[in-house]
Amino acid sequence: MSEPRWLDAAQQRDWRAYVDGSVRLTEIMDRDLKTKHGLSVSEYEILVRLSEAPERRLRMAELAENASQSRSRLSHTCSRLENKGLVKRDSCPNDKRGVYAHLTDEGFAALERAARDHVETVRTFFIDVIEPEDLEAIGRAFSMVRKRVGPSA
Amino acid sequence: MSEPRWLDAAQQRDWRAYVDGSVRLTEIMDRDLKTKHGLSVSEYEILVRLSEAPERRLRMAELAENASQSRSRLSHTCSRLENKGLVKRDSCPNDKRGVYAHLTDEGFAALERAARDHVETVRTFFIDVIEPEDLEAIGRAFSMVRKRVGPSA
DNA sequence: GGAACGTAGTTGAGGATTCAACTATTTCCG
DNA sequence: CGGAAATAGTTGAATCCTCAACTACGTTCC
Repeated sequence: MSEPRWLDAAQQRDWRAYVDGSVRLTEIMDRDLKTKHGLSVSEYEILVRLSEAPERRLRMAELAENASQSRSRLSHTCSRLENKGLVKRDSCPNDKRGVYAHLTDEGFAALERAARDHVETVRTFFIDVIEPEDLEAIGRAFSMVRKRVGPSA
Repeated sequence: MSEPRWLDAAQQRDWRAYVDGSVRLTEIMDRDLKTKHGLSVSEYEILVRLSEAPERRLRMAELAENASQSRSRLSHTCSRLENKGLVKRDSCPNDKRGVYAHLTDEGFAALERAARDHVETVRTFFIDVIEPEDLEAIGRAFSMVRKRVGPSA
């Protein structure tokens, strides 16, 4: 086995800054949403995607893909959201295997409330501390990562 | 309650690219380490920090801070690592409340093996797909985030 | 038609993480 | 000194996530 291509000092510094920063950032996002609105980030993501879909509904598989979650995880999380009354599932007429998840009115209202606080947090800990051109670089970079990783949650 | 300062289109695009890309990236890292070496990313991080510490040992609190984990989580994870024989804990002479976690030889060997594959994955899905100047931007940006978030895991 | 294979989604068990409570020790300060 | 408050670390219960089955339906193709 040949010697691996180790990172140089600068690459290591930047990679670690990213890992460290992002872990702590998501932790804050999570705690913030959870204490103020009783939602985890993954639940929030699901509500967001549904709210943007036509008729506020999506097939489970598509929702899983959009929210970057495994289907299993989505099933579990959807069950919880359904118990809270924020989402409702019903079967799909065309494809009898299929299930539509759709946002309830209550779910939409909960999302609207949560989003107001969430965007403030995103600004405070992310957008507002980053130079605009660095933010663009992040967008570019993670789009490439996203592309490289490929589909399949 | 006043209208929140919503993100503009570009900010939203970049923020979402980051969230999406980073979620999928960590998922890959995790699966990769777990299938090839039976380690989760958080376990790996712990081994890394210990390996870099003087005498390959750290107090639990400091290790938690370095690895961006809560103390509770670190306790649990350390117990697992101890069962695997990769880490050993023993009490601190100066401060009787304190505990030192230190890397065993076996732990160091496991880390060396894992690191070879891990760096390859980091390159494949992150470093190598990002323009060098964008990588620097990421380093800058997340250092600021890190600073803004402050200490305490 | 129907066998083989692929896709949609759920479920349960086992693991990992969070949160709050708890013990033990140290520090602070009147 | 001595009691209040802070710090270090662990634990257990509840929650959440992952993984590997599993059911059910659709598609292909002979």
